Amino acid sequence: MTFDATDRKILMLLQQDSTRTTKELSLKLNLSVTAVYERVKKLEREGVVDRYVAVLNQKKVNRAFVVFCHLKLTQHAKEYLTHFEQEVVRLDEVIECYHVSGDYDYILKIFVADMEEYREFMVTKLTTLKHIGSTHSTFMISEVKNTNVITL
Amino acid sequence: MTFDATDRKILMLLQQDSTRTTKELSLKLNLSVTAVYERVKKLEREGVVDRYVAVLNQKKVNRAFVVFCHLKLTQHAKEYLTHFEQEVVRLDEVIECYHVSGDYDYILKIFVADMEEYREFMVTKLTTLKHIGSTHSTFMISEVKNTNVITL
DNA sequence: TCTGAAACATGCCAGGA
DNA sequence: TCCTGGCATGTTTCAGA
Repeated sequence: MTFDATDRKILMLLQQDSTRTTKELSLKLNLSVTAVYERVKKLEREGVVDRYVAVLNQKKVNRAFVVFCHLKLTQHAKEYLTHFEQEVVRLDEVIECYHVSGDYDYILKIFVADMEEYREFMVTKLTTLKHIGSTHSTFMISEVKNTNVITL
Repeated sequence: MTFDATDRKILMLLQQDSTRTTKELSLKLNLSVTAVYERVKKLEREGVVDRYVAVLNQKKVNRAFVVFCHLKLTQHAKEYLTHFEQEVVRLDEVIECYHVSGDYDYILKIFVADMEEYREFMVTKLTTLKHIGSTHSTFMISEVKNTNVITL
């Protein structure tokens, strides 16, 4: 799929702030409201824009303790992978989970309130899953960059 | 900061889909439009809702090759850290960067088109930064879970 | 794919319980 | 904190180029 300069600008602007109105975009782009409207609808229809979401402030909702958990399974039969994946998606604390190459099988990004809550999560939720070989937790010290915008 | 059940529901619904109108929310919550409107505005004013954004489909914009890069600096003097952090935020391919505990100093999440583009990124951008000790790249095989919603 | 206009829905504010 | 009502604004559709 290919985009012209106008589409790229629209996508940049909406990735930064999706509350911008069609009118606002039309002014920035020197186009009519309808022209912008139809481009945006097209991008939505084609699935280039997947969804619009509200991003919460992690501190304000008390989930600023971020942990990266590298995890290995005991075996790699397909049923083991599938079972683990089915279970892990159901854990609310797990914001992201990727099957990856290398020494570990999965990388998880976990949001909790503090170390105590993380301990609780590990003991009562994560390590109760079947076929978990080993885990290695890496704690976030500070967030250097965390954006949702993909520059086109 | 503490939230009642209504606030939590509003935050859940807007995290999933921020195009929901106040009217739509009011129906789901059995409240008047204005009551919902004022709660949402309060959550925005207090900074609980940080921002509203468009989420793009990585495949459709040709950035579905995801790499986690674990990175160590040669030294840990404050000026070295600061310099690295200032530079890394300017790299468009780096979507997230965290200063972390453990064997490595930083974990980066990188979006590119393919391996070739990743190689190009490493050679011409990342490893040209000063004070980089070592890097270790982990490639995403599949995305098991990737959500923005924080369950309250 | 664009412009301009008209119809419709929602956002947003006032006044009050 | 909630409600009802109303005006301003933006969204959406349509005709025409």
